[in-house]
Amino acid sequence: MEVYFQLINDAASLEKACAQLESEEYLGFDTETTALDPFDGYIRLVQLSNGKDTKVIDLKPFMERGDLSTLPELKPLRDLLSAPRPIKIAHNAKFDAKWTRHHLGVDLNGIFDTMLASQLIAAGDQDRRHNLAAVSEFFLGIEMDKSQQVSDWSADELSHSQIEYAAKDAATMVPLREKIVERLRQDELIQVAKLEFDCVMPIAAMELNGFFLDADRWREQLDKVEKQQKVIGLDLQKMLSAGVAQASLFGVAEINLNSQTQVSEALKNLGVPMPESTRAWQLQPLAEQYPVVAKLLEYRGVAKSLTSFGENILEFIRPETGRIHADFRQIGAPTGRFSCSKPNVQQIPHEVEYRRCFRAPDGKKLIVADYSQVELRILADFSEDQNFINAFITGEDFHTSTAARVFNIDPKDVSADQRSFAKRLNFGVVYGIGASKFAMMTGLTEPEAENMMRRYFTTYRGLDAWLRDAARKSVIDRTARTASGRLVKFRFDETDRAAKGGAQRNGKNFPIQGTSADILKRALRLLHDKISGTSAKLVNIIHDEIIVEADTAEAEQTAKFLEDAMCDAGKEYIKRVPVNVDVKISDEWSK
DNA sequence: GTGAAGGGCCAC
DNA sequence: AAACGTGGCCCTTCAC
Repeated sequence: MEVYFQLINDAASLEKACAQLESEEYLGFDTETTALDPFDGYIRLVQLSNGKDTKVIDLKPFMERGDLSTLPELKPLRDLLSAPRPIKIAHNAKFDAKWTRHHLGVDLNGIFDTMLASQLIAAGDQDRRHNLAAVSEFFLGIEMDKSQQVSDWSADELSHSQIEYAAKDAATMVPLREKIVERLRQDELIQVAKLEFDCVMPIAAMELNGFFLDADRWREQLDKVEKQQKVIGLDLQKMLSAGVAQASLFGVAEINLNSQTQVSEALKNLGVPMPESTRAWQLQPLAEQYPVVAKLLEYRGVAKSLTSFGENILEFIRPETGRIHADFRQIGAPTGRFSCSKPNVQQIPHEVEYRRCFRAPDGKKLIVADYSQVELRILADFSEDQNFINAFITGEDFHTSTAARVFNIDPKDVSADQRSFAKRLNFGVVYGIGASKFAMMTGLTEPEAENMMRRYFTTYRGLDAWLRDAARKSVIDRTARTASGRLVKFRFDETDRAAKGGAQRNGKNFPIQGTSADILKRALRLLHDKISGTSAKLVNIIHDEIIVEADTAEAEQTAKFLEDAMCDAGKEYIKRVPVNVDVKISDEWSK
């Protein structure tokens, strides 16, 4: 593909180029940077293209004149990028949005993200790749040469081939969008695509903001756990080698306590009737009779804390900010849920000792808000089950209310045990639980479990009907959708009963979990707009929870913004059931 | 040495 | 045989 491009490196031609481009409806947009993280480098090139004509803007000469976020000569570019029109088409726009915000000081607005669109169209097909080369190949049949992607963008003089490569990427965006939009329309994904695109900027901002972790507190906590581990590990070692020693020629056997194989072997030698796996829930029943098993479980607990949540996480604190800047994948799961890594701040243990290490810096507060039982409310809304809906409308404790109906007693007579059964049932149905699993979980016999589930579904007939229909659709149409229209396609062999069962459970779970993700994403956009220009910063999200940091003086106001954003987003998708958000202003991340 | 696979376990 | 959904991280084991 031949590309016409123009290299721009002075103020006059930049102004002219921007004036020319601002009347376009769509612009391909890309940046070339000297590093992967905005804290580690600078933007060398900004490319903007209408498909025929591509401007490659070299920022190096501008950098020598001052701060790019205030430099008057760059105002036309900043205005173009922050304006809602033209639409900027980018592949993985979060990347460019972070650099733009950090170095040019403006939000990127009017985003069309070809990577997110490609993920939506793939509808859960995990085999599909979504890098630019793969997406261009899939939608345009064009093979892209990405060999220059990692070239040296800090050189004084960029080579012709470097500039041409940069121009090509931006130019490709325009025809790529056209093909993708066609597919989005066909698959009725326009609404969810807009939802996703609008969420890019809030996430870019969140990653730049980072989440403050009090390193000293964290180390104190680790010290405690390390001491525990030493004692427990020594005890466990002794208890286990008692069995091995008899079988060992040397009398002393060092067992790797982290090896399932070695630990299993040792336990067998001690005469413990070993289940198929050494998973906690399988070992739990043996713990009472065999102290060594109890000790193993205790050891596993502390070991997990130290490896997954130990010293490693401190290495993610950036010296520039003193904060953790994790990597969020916006469509981390087919359901639309986020995933998070480096580090995964969505899986910090719930215990106060861990959570309290994530705190507001001095002079600030954390505002922590989560949806109350949002998945069950979504299920109630979808199923239109009046009993289910009423339980939420009356505002009484939901699990108690379920227990009262299932056991046919007065709510005030519900025992703790009965409430616990109801709770596990309420959560189980969201995942498409079966009677055998429910029996195993609760310790009921299978007929008892079946009986209880029958009573549950007799109480909530509409719910039963909806779940059956969802399972039916998943094997007839082989698709499912969320409230925003997010799509998943199920691929399975008709003869593969396990896969078919999997699709049926997914057919029930996907719309619920996925709609919850839709709501959160909508809330993030509403929040981003409300808090813009205030001290409030989005710092973490955990599926149904949003954490914002703000100046103490603005905490109350921020709490209101956050609650409103979350409730309003919920009401857009849930019509028949009230949406409830718990908000807390706090010095620490603990509920 | 590196990487994949499997087991295990943390979050919602 | 599998048996309730979505992820990421750490460990061991094993193949190259």
